[in-house]
Amino acid sequence: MAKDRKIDVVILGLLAHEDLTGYDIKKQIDGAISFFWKGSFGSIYPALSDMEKQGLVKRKKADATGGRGKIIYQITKKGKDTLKIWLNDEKVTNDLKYETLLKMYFGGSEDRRVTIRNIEIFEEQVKGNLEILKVYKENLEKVLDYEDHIHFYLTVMFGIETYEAYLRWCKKAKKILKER
Amino acid sequence: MAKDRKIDVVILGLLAHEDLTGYDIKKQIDGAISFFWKGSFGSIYPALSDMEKQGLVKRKKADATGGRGKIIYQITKKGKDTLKIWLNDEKVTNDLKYETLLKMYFGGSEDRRVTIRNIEIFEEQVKGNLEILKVYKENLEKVLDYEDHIHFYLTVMFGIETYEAYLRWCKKAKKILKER
DNA sequence: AATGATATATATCAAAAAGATATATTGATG
DNA sequence: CATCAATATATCTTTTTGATATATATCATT
Repeated sequence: MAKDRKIDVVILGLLAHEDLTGYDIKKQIDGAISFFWKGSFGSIYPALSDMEKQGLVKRKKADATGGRGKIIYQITKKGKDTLKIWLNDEKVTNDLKYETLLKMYFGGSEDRRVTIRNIEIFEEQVKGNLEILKVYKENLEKVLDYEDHIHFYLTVMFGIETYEAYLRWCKKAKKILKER
Repeated sequence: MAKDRKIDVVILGLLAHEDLTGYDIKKQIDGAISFFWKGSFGSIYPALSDMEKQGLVKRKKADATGGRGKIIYQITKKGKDTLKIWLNDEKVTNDLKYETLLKMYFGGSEDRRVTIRNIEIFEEQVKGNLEILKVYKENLEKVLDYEDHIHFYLTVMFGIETYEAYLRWCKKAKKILKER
């Protein structure tokens, strides 16, 4: 059984779909799920070693290609069971830390231009992410029967909905700050 | 100078407004800023001790009232300077970890009712938070000249905008999942 | 063929933060 | 006056981050 380590279920969830190296796992975290999750190498590699000992994952024969001594991991039966328990558990924690908002709450910079600039930086990041999500959405909708992709589609829709809300807020906030 | 510890600027930002105990700081984090920030006692108390040594905060004479040996902290000149540097710095990190979305991405439960139930739990939490924010908003708007409260008003608007987006998503997601 | 830049890949460490628990006091309620 | 909830500090373990070290593979350019 996995401990209270969130990275474990992230790894198991990704491995349930395909075999991956630690590096691959990091790429996936920084990719399609980056707008609602994050994780570092410093948590991934120790978790993989530990989960191997626990029998939640196992090593596949290494390929000849790729970088230094590639280790491809595979989920085990025990790992699948652990993942299933977590998926069926109602308990979740949704954490967020928005430094942009924290600075805003503390009154922003004394120089209002700096405060507005910070909103603009946030706005640009959001716009960039939103474009990527819209491409995902279009591709998913091209597949007429997206039954297989429905859960991915729903997370993409979540991202689009929230990012559009952020952009509306940026516009309003800039307007209010500039009017004064 | 504060290290790379984010809790430091949270504490300094709160103390810049009023003198507080460690417990008060925790209450504030769990209150008005909880929808975009979080922090635990395990980070607050050690940070306060350390920041006192660094001269960023200092102890006020303890009151007779309150719980066990109350320690009221006050921000120092050095603390205010540190806060100002952070507020003027463009660099920010905006992190989030949505376990609700993570479960969704991994296909949710095999039992679709559990998946829908998880969305409903999320929806209820959001609705509760949204109500609180709307009360904040109304009170802020009653003050005709909210110049003094403009930054707080903007964070409240951010919360309302995003929570309404979440609720729209919950509605859509439930509809899509129920149709299949 | 050599060079150098970039991507792939694992590993580890210190610092930061979360989450849990222990301890003790005050104030309200029945 | 007993007891329960809220107030309050402190500390410990576990988890995570963020940074750095190491090494190979791949690709474009010279």
